[in-house]
Amino acid sequence: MPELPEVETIRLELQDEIIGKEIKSVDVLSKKQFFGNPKTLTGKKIKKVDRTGKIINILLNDGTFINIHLKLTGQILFAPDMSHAVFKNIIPFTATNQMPCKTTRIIVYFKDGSGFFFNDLRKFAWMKINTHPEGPKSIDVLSPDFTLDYFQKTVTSSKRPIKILLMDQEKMAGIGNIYANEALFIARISPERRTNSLNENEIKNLYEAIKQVIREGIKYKGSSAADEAYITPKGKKGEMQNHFRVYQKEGQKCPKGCGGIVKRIKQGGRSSFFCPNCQS
DNA sequence: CTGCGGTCCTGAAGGC
DNA sequence: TGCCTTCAGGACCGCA
Repeated sequence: MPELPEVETIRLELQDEIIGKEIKSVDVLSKKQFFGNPKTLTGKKIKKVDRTGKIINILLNDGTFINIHLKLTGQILFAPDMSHAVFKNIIPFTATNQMPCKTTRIIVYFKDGSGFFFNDLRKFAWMKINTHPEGPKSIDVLSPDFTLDYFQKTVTSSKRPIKILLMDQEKMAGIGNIYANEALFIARISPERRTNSLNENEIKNLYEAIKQVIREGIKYKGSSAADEAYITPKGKKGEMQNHFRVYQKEGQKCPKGCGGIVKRIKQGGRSSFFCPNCQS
């Protein structure tokens, strides 16, 4: 699922390809996933590609925006030539490498013959024409405003299990299931710990661990695990899945060599992976 | 404020 | 083989 590192990778690649381009037309194949009238986009130019949390905000030359949330299985695939769009990598949840494919929901064409496909198996992802950027009101964990002080205040003002808090986009933006699990493992904190039980040192370690895994995720261009749809706009898989410590490692030995076995539990309906031996 | 369960959606995987 | 159930999960909503 795209979390901050995946969405940031998508943003960077998309920005390289589409800045300055003029929209020729937009085809909406799945109406429930598109908000606004796609016809009004014709003739507008791409000025900027920004991101807040997991939401991409594309600024147009008239000051309006296209907001995109990829949710669980959304993909954006850029094609220099839309009439012969083929992506070489195996793309999860698609029957073919030819675009459009059966999960293609929206197609954006540029005047120069290029464009991008918005694919999404589960139809949770959306695109929206808007007068303003969209995104959680909290602080993006990549922002300089995401300080240790902010993190400490957020953590100590809650009693929820720490993992639930990390994934709460209204408290801090960008962390999803993968990076929450990985950060807690690095900091040696159990996902079940109540936030107000963490001491100053643990909070600091966790803060550093979050920054570390997010940077790592971006460095490896996101994670494309076996059952994930994530792929970059240029059709490449991420590499972060090769560096997972505990995520999807149930039953395996703790990578710290402590002798523990990675355990899987359910929290808030989602899987948590951790080493019960060295995370407490 | 917090938590819980249902909802959206589709395809893969497991059980019998 | 084949049908049926379960699972996957980000965000949101209604309700306790």
